[in-house]
Amino acid sequence: MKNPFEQLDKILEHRLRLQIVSVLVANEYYDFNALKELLDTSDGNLATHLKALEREKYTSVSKSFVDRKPNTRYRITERGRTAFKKHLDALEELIKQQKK
Amino acid sequence: MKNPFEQLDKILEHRLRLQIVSVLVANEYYDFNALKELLDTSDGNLATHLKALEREKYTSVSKSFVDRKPNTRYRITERGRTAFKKHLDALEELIKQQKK
DNA sequence: TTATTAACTTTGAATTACAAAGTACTTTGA
DNA sequence: TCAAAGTACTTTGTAATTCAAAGTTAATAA
Repeated sequence: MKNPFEQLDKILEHRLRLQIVSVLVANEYYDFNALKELLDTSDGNLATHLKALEREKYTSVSKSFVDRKPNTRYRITERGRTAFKKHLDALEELIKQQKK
Repeated sequence: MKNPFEQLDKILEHRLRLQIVSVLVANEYYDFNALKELLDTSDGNLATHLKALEREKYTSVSKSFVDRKPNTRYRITERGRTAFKKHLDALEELIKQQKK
C-alpha cells in the first residue's frame, strides 16, 4: 500500500460515525437509546449520523417493540464491515509507515 | 487506555492536516509549493489548513529566498510531534481493541 | 386523559472546507 | 524599461457539515 491516506474512508473519518460502526462491529446489534447514552450526544445529531451510515448501506435498521415500547436496532452490514476493516487497515499502514 | 476515541486529536482528524503533519514529521522541512503538489490541492485551501496547524502551534514557518524566489518552509514543532504521536497511539489502541 | 417515552424530522445557526480571484512583491525576459 | 511570471498568500463567496433545540408521531402508562 503506497498511500494509505487515499484508502481512508470519507464517512468513517468522522469520530462519531467511526465510533458507531465500531460498536456495531463488536455487538450484533445496538439500539438507538443505548447508542445515544454511550456516545453522549443529542438524538438529533445521532439520528443524522445514523442516517448517513444507513444511506451508505453501512448499517441496517429494524424496528420492533420491546417491553411495549418502540425499539430501533442498528446492525452493521457486510458492506459496512468491509469498509470499516479497510479503513482500519489504512490507518494501520499509515502508523506502520510512520514508525519506520 | 479505555476509550481511544476520546484521545483522538480534533485537528488531526482532518485528512489533509494529518497528511501535512505526517510529511513534516518525516522531513526536516517542506515548502509551500512542494506541499501543494504533493497534496494536490489549491493554494487557498492549503494555506487555510497550514494556518490552522500554525495557530495550534503544531508547525512553525520560516521565510527566505531560494534561487531568488520567495520560499516558505514549514516544520513540525515539538508540540506538533507530540500531538501526532498521541493521535497515532489512539488510533493504534483503537485498532488493537478492534482486533481482539 | 394527560404525561411520558422512543425515535425521529425539521429548523436554524455556526463552523468548516474549498476554489477562484485578487494581491504584494520579486525576478526574469524582451 | 516594461510586461510576464512565480511565490505565497488573503479575500471572497459558496457549499457542505455539524450540532442542538424544538417540534412531531405514535404508543403506552398512570
